Amino acid sequence: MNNDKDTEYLSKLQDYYADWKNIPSYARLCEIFGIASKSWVKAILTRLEEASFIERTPDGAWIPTRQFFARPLAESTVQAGMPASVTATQGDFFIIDEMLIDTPSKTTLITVKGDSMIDAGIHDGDVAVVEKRMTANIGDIVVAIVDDNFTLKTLDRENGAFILRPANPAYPVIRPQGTLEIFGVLTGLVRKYRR
Amino acid sequence: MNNDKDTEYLSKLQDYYADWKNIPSYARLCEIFGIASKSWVKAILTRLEEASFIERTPDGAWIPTRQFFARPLAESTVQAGMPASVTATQGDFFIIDEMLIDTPSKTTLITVKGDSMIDAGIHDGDVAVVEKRMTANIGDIVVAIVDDNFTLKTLDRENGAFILRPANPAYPVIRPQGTLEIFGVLTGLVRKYRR
DNA sequence: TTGACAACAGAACGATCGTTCTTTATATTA
DNA sequence: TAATATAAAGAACGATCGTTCTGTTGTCAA
Repeated sequence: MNNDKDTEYLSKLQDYYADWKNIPSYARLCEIFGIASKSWVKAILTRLEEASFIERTPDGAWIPTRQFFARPLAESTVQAGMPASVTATQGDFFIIDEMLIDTPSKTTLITVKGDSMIDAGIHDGDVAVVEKRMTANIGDIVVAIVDDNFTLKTLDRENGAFILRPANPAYPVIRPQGTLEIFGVLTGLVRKYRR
Repeated sequence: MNNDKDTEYLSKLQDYYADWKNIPSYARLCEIFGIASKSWVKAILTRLEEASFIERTPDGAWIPTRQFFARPLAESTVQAGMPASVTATQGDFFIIDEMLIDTPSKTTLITVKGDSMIDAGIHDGDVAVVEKRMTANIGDIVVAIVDDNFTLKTLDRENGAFILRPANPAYPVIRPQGTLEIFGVLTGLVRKYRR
């Protein structure tokens, strides 16, 4: 997309999307773009697709790509040597949620209690993003159910048996008798600093 | 929406939406829900609308609401005899972005490089949620600009002058000559575990 | 001045969409 | 056992959708 007009059309589409979280029909886009022909709208969207601002679902529906939400460089007041950063603005989605949550229906947030995983950088009060499932791999940090409590530990193996290893020398390794009940696997961590 | 089935349909819709950012046609939703009749799909969506999980654009297209994206937040201590369905029971619903970001226009996400703050539980590769401003309080973790580089350190004072204290004994305290340029204050931290 | 191309407009069409209405199967309650 | 709700299935239909193809208009270079 090398074109001024297309940039303008993209802006209009972005504005509409910010309001409605949805790319409407060609007929509606005619109004939005101030154009009278659907075929030309299609040509525009095809160009935006080639420029990777939008794409299609297998059903043919238009959806935005990551680029669709990216801000132009001019807007970020940054000096030289700025590391890769993103501005969290309204128009975009819930980008952190999107980053941490792959399967919403299986994902739960659990507040961490205690400091048994402190050496893994997991503090008291942190919020763990947990994907619910019953199996995990050695080395995963898992939420297990021990004595009717949730506990967050690293899953390990010792003499053929599963054990739960804390990341704090002050806590003991947990060696469950019988089966180990796994609630889910840690896929993300969130911490809020008081202000 | 007081209904188990509808909760299941909502989950499937949320998972589809997480993949495609789009609510598809009734015909497609038949497949997703495992249902054969469009009219029943409409009935389901209408109930989800009454429960404020989705709504309609003026054109009649279905779009998600804020509630659609909220995740359950559970406390770590849970009662006895929990089945795997657990968390739906009690507790609030949260959107991670809203939890961490108060002022979107002033908030930036920066990926952390290095381990100079490891004792504060901030690891290499973590994403820092930074609120841009030029002033901070003693004890805040700040993003400062030192020698044209961004650095994340704790702001402290020594003999009346500001210093930047790492949370790792292997790194030196930074004592800026002249003014200290502060880019922003750390308000949140996000970590993603690879799967 | 002509020819080529870009930027649209407009019509035509079959496919698909959402809606409504009717029917059926199962579960629950009286 | 009968009545009623719930959870769907299915057909029928007009509206709308995306697509394709053909025109039209303006611009600019040769």
